[in-house]
Amino acid sequence: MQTDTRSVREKIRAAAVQLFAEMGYHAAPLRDIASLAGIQAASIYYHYPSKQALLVEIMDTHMRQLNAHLEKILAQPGSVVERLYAAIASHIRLHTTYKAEFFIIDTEIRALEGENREKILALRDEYEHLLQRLLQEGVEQGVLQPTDVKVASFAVIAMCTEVASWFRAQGRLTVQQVIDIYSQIIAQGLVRHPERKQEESERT
Amino acid sequence: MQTDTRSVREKIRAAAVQLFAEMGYHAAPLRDIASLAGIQAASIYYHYPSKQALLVEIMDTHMRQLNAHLEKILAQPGSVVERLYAAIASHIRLHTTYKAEFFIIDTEIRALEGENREKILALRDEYEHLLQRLLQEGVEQGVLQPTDVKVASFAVIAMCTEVASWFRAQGRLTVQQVIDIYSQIIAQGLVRHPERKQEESERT
DNA sequence: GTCTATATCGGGATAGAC
DNA sequence: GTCTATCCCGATATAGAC
Repeated sequence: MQTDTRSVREKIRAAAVQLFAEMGYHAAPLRDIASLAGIQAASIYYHYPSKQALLVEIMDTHMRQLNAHLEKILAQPGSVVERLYAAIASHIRLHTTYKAEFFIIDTEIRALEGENREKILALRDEYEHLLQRLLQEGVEQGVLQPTDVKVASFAVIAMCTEVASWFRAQGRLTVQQVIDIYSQIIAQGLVRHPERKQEESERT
Repeated sequence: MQTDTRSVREKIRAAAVQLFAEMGYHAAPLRDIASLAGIQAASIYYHYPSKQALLVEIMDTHMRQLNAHLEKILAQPGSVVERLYAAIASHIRLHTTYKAEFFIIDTEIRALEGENREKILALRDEYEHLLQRLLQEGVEQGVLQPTDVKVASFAVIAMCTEVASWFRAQGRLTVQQVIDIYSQIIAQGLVRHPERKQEESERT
C-alpha cells in the first residue's frame, strides 16, 4: 500500500468511469463520484465544467485511441487477412484493457447532449469506415468471402465489442485466448466443411 | 385514420417502449410517457404500480418470447446446422420486429432494481444456455468447428442482437437479406479458403 | 483547490375530487 | 379511470469562505 499519486482530476475521472459503467450515466450521482474520488461534489467543478463533460472526455479519449490503433494497423504492410487479424486483436485488447470505458461508450451514447453526440458518433463512423475499407479491399482481392461489407463490419465490431461486457481479467480465459477464438470464428465461421471440394454447402 | 382501439394500458406501454429506447430509462420522464399516451402522469399509476414495473414488463415479455421461440426451434427435428440457421433467423426476426423493445433489453439491464435484475438475467442466461447446448451438440457431432462453445454463443448473440441498433425497416436491406448475410458470416466466416484440401490456413 | 451551504429544478409518486 | 394539485426527495450546479 503506497500513497495515491494520481492527480485529483485523474481520480475523479476514474471514479466516473467506474460509476457510469456500474450504474449508468444518469443513475450515477455526482456526489458518489466525488466520494469515490475522496472529495466533495462541489470540488469536481474546479476540474470539470459539468457531469456531461466528464462523460464526453471518457468517450472521446478512448474512441480516438481505438481509431488511432486501427489506422496504424491499416497503414502497415501485410495482407488484408493479416491486417484483419491485427484489427480484431487490437479491438479486443483495448476493449478488455479499458473494459469499463468501452462499456460506457457502447451503452451511453444516448446520454450525450446535442453536438457531443454528433462528435462521438462521427468518431464511431470513422472507425466503421476504416474497417469497411479493409473488408472491401479483401472482397475485391478475392481473399475474403463475397459479402455485404457494411453488415460484415457491424457484425465483427458488435461481437468484438461485447467482449467488454463479459470478459473478466481473472476469468477462465486470457485475453489472447479470447482473441484466438474470435479470430477463428470470424475467419472460418462455425460450420465445419470437411474437405469441401466442389460440392455446395447444404445451405439453401 | 381510424380511432385508436388500443387499451390505455397498451398505449402507456408503447409510449414507454418508445421513450425508454430513445432517451434511456432514467432520462425518460413519466410525464412524457403519459403525454405520448394521451393521459396525465398520475393516470399511469392506475395501470402500473411504478415506472420500474413498466420496464420489467417490457423486458420480461420479450425475453420470454425470445426463449419460447428458441425452445420451439431446438425441439424440432433437423440437423444441428439447420436448427442453428433457424435460431439465427428467429433471433434476427424478433430483434427487428421488436427493435425498440430488444434495444431496451440490451441497454437497460443496469436500470433494473434488486430482484428484477436477477429475474431478467436468469432469462438471458437461459437463452444463452439453450444456444450453447445446440452448439455443443454440433461440436460433438463434428458438424461445427471445434471452438469454445460459451464464447461462440456470446459472439453469435452479440452480432445478431446488435441488428436491433442499426436496422431500419425502410432501409437498404430486408430482414430476410440481413438473415442471409448473417447466416453466411456465422457459418462460413469472412476469409475465403478456395479449394482448401490439405494445406493449412495462413494463420499462425 | 477544496470546503460548506444552498439555490434551483425536475423527477416519481400520492391524495383526493370527479 | 382519469383528473388536478402537490408532496417530497435527490439531482446538478453555484456562491463564497478558507
